[in-house]
Amino acid sequence: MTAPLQTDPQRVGEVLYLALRDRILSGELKPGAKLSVPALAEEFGVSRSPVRDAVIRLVQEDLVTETMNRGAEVARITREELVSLYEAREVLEGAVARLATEKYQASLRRTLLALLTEHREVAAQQDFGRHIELDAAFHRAIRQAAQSPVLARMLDGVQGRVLVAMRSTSLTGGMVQAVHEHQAIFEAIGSGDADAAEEAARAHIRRLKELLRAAD
Amino acid sequence: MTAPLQTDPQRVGEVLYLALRDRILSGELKPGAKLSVPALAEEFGVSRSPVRDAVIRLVQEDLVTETMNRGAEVARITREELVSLYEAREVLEGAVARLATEKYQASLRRTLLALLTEHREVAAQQDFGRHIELDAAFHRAIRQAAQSPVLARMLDGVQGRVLVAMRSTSLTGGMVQAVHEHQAIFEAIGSGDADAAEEAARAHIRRLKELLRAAD
DNA sequence: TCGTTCCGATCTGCATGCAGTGTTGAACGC
DNA sequence: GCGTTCAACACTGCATGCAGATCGGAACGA
Repeated sequence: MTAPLQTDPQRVGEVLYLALRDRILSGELKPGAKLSVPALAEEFGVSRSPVRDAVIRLVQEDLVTETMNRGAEVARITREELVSLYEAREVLEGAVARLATEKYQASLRRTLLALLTEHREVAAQQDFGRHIELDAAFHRAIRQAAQSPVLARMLDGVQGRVLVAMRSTSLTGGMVQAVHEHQAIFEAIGSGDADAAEEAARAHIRRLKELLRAAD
Repeated sequence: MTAPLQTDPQRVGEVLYLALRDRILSGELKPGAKLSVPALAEEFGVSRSPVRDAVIRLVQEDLVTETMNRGAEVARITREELVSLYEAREVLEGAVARLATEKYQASLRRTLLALLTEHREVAAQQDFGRHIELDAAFHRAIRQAAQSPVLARMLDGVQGRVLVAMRSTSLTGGMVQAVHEHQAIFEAIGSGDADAAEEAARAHIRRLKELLRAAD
């Protein structure tokens, strides 16, 4: 779902980490699902050690929660925490939009333009699954252009947990409006106005946050 | 150094994680120092398993870096990455200042006032060590008042890595000016103006970031 | 029917075994 | 003296052993 970002996984533990992470983000493992280390070890045909390593990493990432002597399960993210995640996402997306504006290159313009064009059609056709993908791709393109590994990693983490939370709390934020807001972000970045780009990105996330707040 | 934030550590692996993290943040383990799992296991009188667990968690936190078949060492944080950390810190401190303003309570006012009073004296006496502590305490008080576990955890992570980076790159940002900027943040929060509080906090971190950029 | 008790299966968390790999430093040739 | 070779050592990464804890469910009694 999200980019690997890790070094090539020659370690079994790393492969398992990526595999389990993907299962969680894709919804194959839903919030509350138990992660049995022996069962996973047998399924993947490895010993318990690398499985344990992978689980620890997921716990440290807050995608999985652990209780003493009671094993691990996919994190159950509350509505309250989801809002808190969006508070973080608002400022982080604002920051990468600013940086992308300052480091603006023509390739970013082409990428965003292509995404927007397709997104407009998809929104008109009410293709929700493709909308999710294009929305993620749009934001990913901007945070890659920002060239800030620190911010990119944080946003990856936030995005992952948001995806998990959305498994419990489905919420459609209005595809057409999302496209309009993306258009505004695109124009602000293209105009070179970093302040405007930051504010446009923040406003976009802020609206989604308020939607979450309202839907209780 | 920073608050535990974890559940009570009844697991050996958790104790080791906290112990190693403290050694890194306190500077006892400097950037580039090797973390030998067998050696640490013997030192703490435990087996290699919980040590391995602790190291994995530190790697996932980017406090430690690992190379295939070559062990782990305390992360060497580059100047470039330090600037990137401050880019993140700028917007995150802004966000918690805003939230602290919106959730403002009298206890926060008392806490910040006490810290500022002592900080003024300490700055006048050029007590650098105490300055560092008071600076951290000031920001910690605000982020606790913001009541956002997500933002607090991110800032903890950023702060930890900044501390590690500072072991290589000592940089005094001007104690008296820091106190002045803290005063401005305090007043903005007290006035209930969330916009002003966010901007004051951002300006404070932004100045430190520019200092880092300049010192190359 | 419903609640309690107890036992077995299963899992967690730590300890340990082991093959493959990287490192180091001494012996050697030039 | 200086670079090369190679062998012993040390460590990583995965596999496995094991004690204690937890969970589930059958047997039992009210």
